[in-house]
Amino acid sequence: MSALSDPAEHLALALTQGGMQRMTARVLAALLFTEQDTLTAGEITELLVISSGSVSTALKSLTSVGLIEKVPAPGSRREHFRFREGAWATLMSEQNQLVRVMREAAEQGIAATGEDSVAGRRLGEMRDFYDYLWRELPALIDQWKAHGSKG
Amino acid sequence: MSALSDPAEHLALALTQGGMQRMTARVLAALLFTEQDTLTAGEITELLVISSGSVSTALKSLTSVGLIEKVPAPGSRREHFRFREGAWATLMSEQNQLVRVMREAAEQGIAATGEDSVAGRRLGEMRDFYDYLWRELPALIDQWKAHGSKG
DNA sequence: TCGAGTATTCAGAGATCTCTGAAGACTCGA
DNA sequence: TCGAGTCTTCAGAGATCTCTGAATACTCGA
Repeated sequence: MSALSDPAEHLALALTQGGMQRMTARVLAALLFTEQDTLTAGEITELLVISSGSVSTALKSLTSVGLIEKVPAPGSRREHFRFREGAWATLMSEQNQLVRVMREAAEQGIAATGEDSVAGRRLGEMRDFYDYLWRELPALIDQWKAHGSKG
Repeated sequence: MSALSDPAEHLALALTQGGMQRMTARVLAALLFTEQDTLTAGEITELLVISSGSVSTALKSLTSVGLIEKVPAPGSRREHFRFREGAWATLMSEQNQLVRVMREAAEQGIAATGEDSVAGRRLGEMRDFYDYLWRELPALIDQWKAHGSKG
């Protein structure tokens, strides 16, 4: 048992494009593509042929953003991890933080240039757009959560 | 005339977090914060204190994704550029390509694992989610475009 | 066609990021 | 308390990315 399948590596690559660390993305892909319910750090290390340090870092980061979770492992000293239910919505919400940052950057710019300057008007358009997204995107995600898993 | 203001640099940093090259982001910020209608490559070079090569590359890339545009410059041999109307919606659409990539990666995974395997079910959830976004996000942007600039 | 002004390209220096692997910390049963 | 098994940390090697600046190409009026 070793090496991720091609589709798994491909998925990892896609996650990478979204800004995720490469090894972190591969760890997530491993947890997605395994036929087991959970994987341990040791299993992942072996599967991906990467250092234990990388696995540790990746698991820590994925856990902290809520994409995976530790599973109580009766009768095992090793920690078991699994992909978390509803994680995709979580990932999306994470990325929406960028929308907030953009809106705030616009706000800050307007404060500096004044609402009625040339730049102020450009930044006003920006602020309005990100403000709109900031209000509408959470609603979109909630709607998804509401109707279960079928769109 | 030199150096971007702090709010402008801050905005550039935000763009960077969204995956934009640093110098490209600074060029875009310069075009956003200027009180002039347009800027030339030379002006930007001077303003940001960066090489002409960087400016050229940045302008090329920003133009190609539709965030800025060349403006016909009567009586000037230099090229004039300005931030493009509706550019934010364009930027958002660009980023939505990632949603498509994610959906396709899921699809590919399901094709490999089979719909009814453990992994297949996880990937099914993923596919459904990104499929949902892929259908809904363009609608959201269109709605924004429809009601002008006030949300 | 010429030449001044402007824009583009790209090799390579430098900055940055990522991963490894070994040292050390932690955990838990005995 | 001890020690085997497991996990975490982090300095530094190596890989990657970014920017510069000089050479080159382009453009346009005369």
